[in-house]
Amino acid sequence: MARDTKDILKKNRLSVTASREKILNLFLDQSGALAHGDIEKRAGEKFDRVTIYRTLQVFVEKGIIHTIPTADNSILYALCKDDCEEGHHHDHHVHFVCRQCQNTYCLDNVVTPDIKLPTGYSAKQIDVVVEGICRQCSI
Amino acid sequence: MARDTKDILKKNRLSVTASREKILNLFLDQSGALAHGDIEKRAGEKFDRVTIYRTLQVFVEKGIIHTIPTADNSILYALCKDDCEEGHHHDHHVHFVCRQCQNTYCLDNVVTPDIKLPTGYSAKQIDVVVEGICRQCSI
DNA sequence: GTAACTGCAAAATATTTGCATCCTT
DNA sequence: AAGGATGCAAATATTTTGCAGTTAC
Repeated sequence: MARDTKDILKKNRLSVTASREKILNLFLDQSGALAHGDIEKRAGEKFDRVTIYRTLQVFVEKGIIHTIPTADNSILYALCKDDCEEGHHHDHHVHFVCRQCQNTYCLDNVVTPDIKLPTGYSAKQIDVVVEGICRQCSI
Repeated sequence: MARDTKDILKKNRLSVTASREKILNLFLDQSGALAHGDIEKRAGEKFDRVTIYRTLQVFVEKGIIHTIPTADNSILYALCKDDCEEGHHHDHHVHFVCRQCQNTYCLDNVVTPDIKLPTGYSAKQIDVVVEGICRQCSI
């Protein structure tokens, strides 16, 4: 159970630094996805923009977080599940973008279906992004 | 059958101009997806970068083309099917990104499966992006 | 102490906007 | 002729890179 920031960082052979812990915490706190901009805002003017870029990049490389493709092409990042290893990202869950509140959720319990591809095509990764109205907003 | 650039443009109440015809032709010629950069290259130094931005924007608004979300977050555009109307884009097919040749294909015959969402969530649109090796590259 | 990380400055890219001119209808 | 489209210039925004100073191990 590496639910602690320090553990997660050590596990991935990364130095434990204040910035990394804070950014990682943002992800742990609320399991939704975050855009680069969100991190800047919520961190409270603390880091350099560059640090955020580099930190996110390292996290993605190590498989701690992954990027979510969105139709409007903002870059979103979200925590990976434990079965993601370095270089072998497996993203089996569905991402949900709410048109109302604009939040993005990882629906961990919704598994991506098998897609039947034409002969000759082989799939390494499947991303499913659903757009609609989330539970909060439909009340 | 509005397979002709002029028809498509007229149908959407757009002026028929050289730039629009050329850009539209790029999409018609090869039914793959194009990034902004691709268009600049293939157009042969013809247009202003700004014209491409504005043209693509108009095309998306009119529902002539749609954007494809990709994991590496480059912006891709592809032709819409006929059942897309202004403001009501329905994208029922799967997008395939080849890791080898980097091309993106619309697999029109592969239909996006129904996704069972948790209670409270309602889906308006589903995007499926498959990454892997395409037929050409796996030979 | 050494290697790695951060922050600042600056460069390289990418995107948006304003406006005068030209083209489509 | 009128309205829209284009191209140029310039303003913004975004991302990358280099390097010196700082921090983690």
